Amino acid sequence: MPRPVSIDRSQIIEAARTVFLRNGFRGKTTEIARIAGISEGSIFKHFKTKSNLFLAAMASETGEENWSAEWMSSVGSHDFQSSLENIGNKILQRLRMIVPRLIMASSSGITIPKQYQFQGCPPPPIQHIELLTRFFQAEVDIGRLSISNPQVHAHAFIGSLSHFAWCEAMFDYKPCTPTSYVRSIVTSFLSAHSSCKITKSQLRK
Amino acid sequence: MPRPVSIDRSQIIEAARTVFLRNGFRGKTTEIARIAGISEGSIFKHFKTKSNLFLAAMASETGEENWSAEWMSSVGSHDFQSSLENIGNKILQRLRMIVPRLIMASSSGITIPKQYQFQGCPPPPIQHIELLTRFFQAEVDIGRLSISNPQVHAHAFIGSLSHFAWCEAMFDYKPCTPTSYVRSIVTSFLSAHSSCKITKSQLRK
Amino acid sequence: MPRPVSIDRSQIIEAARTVFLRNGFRGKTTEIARIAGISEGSIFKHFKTKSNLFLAAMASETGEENWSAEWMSSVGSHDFQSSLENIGNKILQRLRMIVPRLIMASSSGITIPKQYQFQGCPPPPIQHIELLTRFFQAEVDIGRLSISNPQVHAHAFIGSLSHFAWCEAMFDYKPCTPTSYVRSIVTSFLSAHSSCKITKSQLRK
Amino acid sequence: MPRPVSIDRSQIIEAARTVFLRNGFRGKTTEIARIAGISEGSIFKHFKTKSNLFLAAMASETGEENWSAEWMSSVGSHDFQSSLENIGNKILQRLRMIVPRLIMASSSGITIPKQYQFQGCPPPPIQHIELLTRFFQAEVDIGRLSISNPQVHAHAFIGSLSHFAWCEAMFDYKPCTPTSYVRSIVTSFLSAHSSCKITKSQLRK
DNA sequence: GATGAATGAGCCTTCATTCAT
DNA sequence: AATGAATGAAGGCTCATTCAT
Repeated sequence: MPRPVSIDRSQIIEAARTVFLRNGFRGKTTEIARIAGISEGSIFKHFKTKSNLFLAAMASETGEENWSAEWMSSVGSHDFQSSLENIGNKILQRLRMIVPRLIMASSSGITIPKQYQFQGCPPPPIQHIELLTRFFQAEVDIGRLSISNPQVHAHAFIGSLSHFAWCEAMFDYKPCTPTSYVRSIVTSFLSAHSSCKITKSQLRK
Repeated sequence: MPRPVSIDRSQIIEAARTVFLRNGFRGKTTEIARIAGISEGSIFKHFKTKSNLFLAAMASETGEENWSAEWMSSVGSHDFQSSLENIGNKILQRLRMIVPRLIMASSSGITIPKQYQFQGCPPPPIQHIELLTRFFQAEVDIGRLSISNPQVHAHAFIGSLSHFAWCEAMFDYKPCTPTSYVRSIVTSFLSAHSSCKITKSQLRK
Repeated sequence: MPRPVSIDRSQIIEAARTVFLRNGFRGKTTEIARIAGISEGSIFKHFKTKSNLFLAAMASETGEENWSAEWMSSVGSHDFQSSLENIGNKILQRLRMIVPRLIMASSSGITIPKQYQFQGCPPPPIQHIELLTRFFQAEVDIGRLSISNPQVHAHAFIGSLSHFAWCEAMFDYKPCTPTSYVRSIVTSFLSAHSSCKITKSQLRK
Repeated sequence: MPRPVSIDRSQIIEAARTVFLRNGFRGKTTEIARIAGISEGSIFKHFKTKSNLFLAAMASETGEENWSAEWMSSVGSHDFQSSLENIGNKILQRLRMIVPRLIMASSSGITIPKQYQFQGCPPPPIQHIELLTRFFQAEVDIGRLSISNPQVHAHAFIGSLSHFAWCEAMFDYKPCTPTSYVRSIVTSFLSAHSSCKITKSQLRK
């Protein structure tokens, strides 16, 4: 009857995240162990190698699974502006968490094995673009949006959001609050591409 | 009379860039030397430490000095669309070069000494935002653009461009060519905010 | 519960001493490790740098603490010759151990931090001179010794001893056994400076 | 007709001495070159290796050749005290120059090739001992000195002198001027071993 | 001959990983 | 299971030595 497990992975991952986001892949396992309050050896009981730990720490539990259904169900909804704002806020919130990790992962110099590479899916930002493209297309199809190339505009839209997260992470630079940022770009976007009168009138507010 | 100089810094920097952009700060000096076709010791004759080399390799010769004047002189120009496209292309071209380096530098885990931190200026992307904000403001002032918060829209505009460079660097993902990408977002932007008839008519083309 | 400690500093220091006394500061840590029968990394777990190890290996646990009291208590003792011989033997024994280390330390080229520099005391040979000076002075005071400048004669006396250790260490040169060497110089010294009849008569033996 | 030699060995050796006596064998050839005011390459034109330069710099042009004759000719001279003082001063003067070099050489960690090892002679201090032993023996033979073991007393005598040089070199410690130091030990020595009335009477002064 | 740029072998030191309890 | 002592491979950096002029 062996001693019961008293260390759980999440506390290691949490500590690893702290260290890796601060020092990059060069962060030391000793420090991770110290912050996690466990011994160095224990880390390697849970993660065979430092790379594994790094990947686990930088990976993000995918939370976009049901976004697709949710967004598509809002296609054609009464209030276009707020449904798109809602989407934008969701994405931005997520990007602010993910972007720093992606930056670290991409620059760690470790070769990311296939199984870790977003589990066969495209990486979150690309996934977001694809989801949004489908949403845009749907709105185009019902005649509420007029854009020739939904994918490009989705890319640009996500880009604005991603850049917010990026500048925040890298330069600690924020032009305004996340929410008002999202409102601005949604307003701008709809103003350019929405054929919906309601939106136009909303703009006057 | 002594053996003439046969190594110049740029060939070292070039090799360092190759290695660092591939492997991050973990890239080995031996490999840099091999790629540069020189001995390892020579690297350290030119750069006291690996960190110094890294910073030199990731630093970007600023090329934005005279953008300000150029852009401001185009304020109110006949063809709004193309002048903004021109600006967008300039920025994107630059970002595609800079973004990978910024990512590497920010995540290297080395403490960047003040003198290297963009020589007291804000980092390029932020600088771009500021320049563009002024351009937007000028166009607002002459009544060709109608936006409430130029800074936020500049951020979003640069964001779209930056994201293009970012996805290209990190995921090798491109929705289209850089030029047509710029055209799309400029068109979209003007369509939303330009009060200029000419632009509208151009859109029909 | 963790792997028990199996390396102790003294075995490292011993090995370091062997190597450093043979090769000076240039002695390699790899060799020290090999001789100590441990891994090179372990050395640096115990001594942050090679310099630290060197200083620890060349430093000598001071053993002169209570010499002062001991010697002073023998002032005026019945047998002057043997009490001075006793002192001489003690010093010589110690010098034979210390001199080689002092030589190495002084010529290592490393800057010896204050805390290592004999802990604020003068270095052993100087300390010996001072102790002996006081002893001589005391014997002068009770009228058994007639010397004008005790410090100079202490210096010369220690010098004879130190030279024995020095020639032994550097040239492997010994004129006789340490004990008979001490006897000779003590006899000579007393013969010159002792006003005690008993000593004179001892000389005839 | 090649360009005439414009660098002479002595300026290199002088610079090397400065550096080696300060930093030990670790002293850098670059610094020696700088101090000598020549290029690094030139050093190696004159001395095949650093070790060779070191040995040349630490070697001492032997100057004892004719000491033997000189001393022996003073055997039995009118003023024993001053003739021995003269000898002592000569030796001390020489030791003060030699001892630091011997220390450095012995601790450099380089294996000194036979040809450099004092050209087959014993090292200077030992040589001094031998010379002095013969002098003492001669004085014993003519009945002016009464010592049982001249070699041991020569050793002790040289030891006192050597220690003066040693403490000066290593600790910058001097009990008095070299001259008065010599006088003291000579006086002490003669007082112990001289059977010459004149000397005794000199003591009273 | 003199120069100093270029070299590269070698060493100290770090730190991920293993191991004995 | 958990610990942290021990390991050793690997890398940054130095500096004696060579080389092209």
